[in-house]
Amino acid sequence: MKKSPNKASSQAGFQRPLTSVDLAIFAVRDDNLYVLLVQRPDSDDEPYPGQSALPGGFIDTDQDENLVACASRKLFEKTGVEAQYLEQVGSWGDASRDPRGWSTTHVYFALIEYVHSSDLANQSKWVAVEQAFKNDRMAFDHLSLLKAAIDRLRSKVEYTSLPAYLLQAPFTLPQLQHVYEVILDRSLDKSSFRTRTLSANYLEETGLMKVEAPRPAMGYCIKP
Amino acid sequence: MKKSPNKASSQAGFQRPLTSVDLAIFAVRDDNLYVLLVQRPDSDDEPYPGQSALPGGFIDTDQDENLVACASRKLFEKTGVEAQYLEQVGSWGDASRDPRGWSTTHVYFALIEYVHSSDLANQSKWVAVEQAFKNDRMAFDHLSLLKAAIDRLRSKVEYTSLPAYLLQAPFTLPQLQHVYEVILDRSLDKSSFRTRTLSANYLEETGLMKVEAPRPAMGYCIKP
DNA sequence: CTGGTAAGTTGTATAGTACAACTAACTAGT
DNA sequence: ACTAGTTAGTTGTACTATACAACTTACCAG
Repeated sequence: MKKSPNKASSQAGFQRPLTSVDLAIFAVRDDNLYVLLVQRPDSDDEPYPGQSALPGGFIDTDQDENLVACASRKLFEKTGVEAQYLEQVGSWGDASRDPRGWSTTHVYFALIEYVHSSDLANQSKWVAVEQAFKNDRMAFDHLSLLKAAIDRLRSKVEYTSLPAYLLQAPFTLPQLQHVYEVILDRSLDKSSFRTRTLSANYLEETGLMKVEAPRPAMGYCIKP
Repeated sequence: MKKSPNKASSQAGFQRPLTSVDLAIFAVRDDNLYVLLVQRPDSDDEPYPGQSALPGGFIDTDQDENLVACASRKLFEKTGVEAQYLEQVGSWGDASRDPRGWSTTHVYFALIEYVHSSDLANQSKWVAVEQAFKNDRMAFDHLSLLKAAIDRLRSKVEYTSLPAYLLQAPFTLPQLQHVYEVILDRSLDKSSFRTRTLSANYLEETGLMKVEAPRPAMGYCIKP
């Protein structure tokens, strides 16, 4: 990499690193937690051609007012929806993660309702999280970024209402519990889950619902 | 700011943002939680001349292998010590936080044993956290970065062994409890604190200590 | 020897939750 | 219409962690 700085690339005499935003977009369908991955372009000019990667890319300082706006924009470009929930996981940066030079990335995780594959942008697809780790090859350091995002998701799910953002309202408590179980990859006690969730007091009843079950269940939505 | 990109400043056609690392360095002495602040240079060429700021600055891609290394280096330059504990708080970035252009910063918080003021670098000083918020004017968006760092510190202190990194070993349980109380700014129950801390099993006895108290107390250090 | 102070312990009440068994509301098959 | 099966939702018991308060222990100073 060229070291001599010029006016446009320098910051008080230092070279500016490459700066990108990457996204771990999650959705739940049936019994799986899915993450959205893109396939990198198959060109020799690009690093990691053809490999899986988290959606993301360089910040556009002309277009993006701030980091979250950049993340929202990229999310919308890939999925056509706005994030129900968007939170920063952290940032990574070193000299070698991108062959093009010293680079930093700001990682966000997003929770959205499942979007049908045919509505996704080109080169984008849902991959079961379990599968993503089994394949275990991703461009750049994206495998460890994904791991960090999932760790954050799981640890926050333990004590928050996050999974409600993955469901379309109205939903039932058993449906919500199922989402928790898919994310945490373990079964939860029904009675404890109900008391804990209801006493947290962030849900509002919307009336009985007919679901794919013998007995109708109470529907809920997130309180405004 | 100039918008037309040239080769050295562009990333696939985009302008690169300014990139810095900022630090919230904490220490406890007596009954106060202190944070290290620097005074910005008093020159018209620099933004926010003379104001208080978190220590930090632009990344040096020639010298810093990665973000943490950059943070450690800046910490050592200001205090002359290595961090007992160093963790990322997150990153911030937008078009207007720095008058010199679209800029991002990666924020770390550090816990160290108190360093005497005379051993600090020039322009650096300890400020009681309470005071910092009372003065309520800091350069850039550093006041909100500091707020985020303190929030992170407090929330992690609730359920971890972090404050042990602020004390020189060996220390006593009442001393450790005092540090918790200073950080959380509330008093804790002695008996609960002892059972919780000891059953967490991260401390090792080092023998009875004579402290400034009538009765000697057991000394502890962090288990290796 | 005695009173004061801080270290450390003990006991009781309470809140949250894991585990297991229960009742309630519906569907579908005979 | 009745019955078996399935899922929604409740109830009860045991256990764990902690808040609160009272206690004992070890030392110092007058």
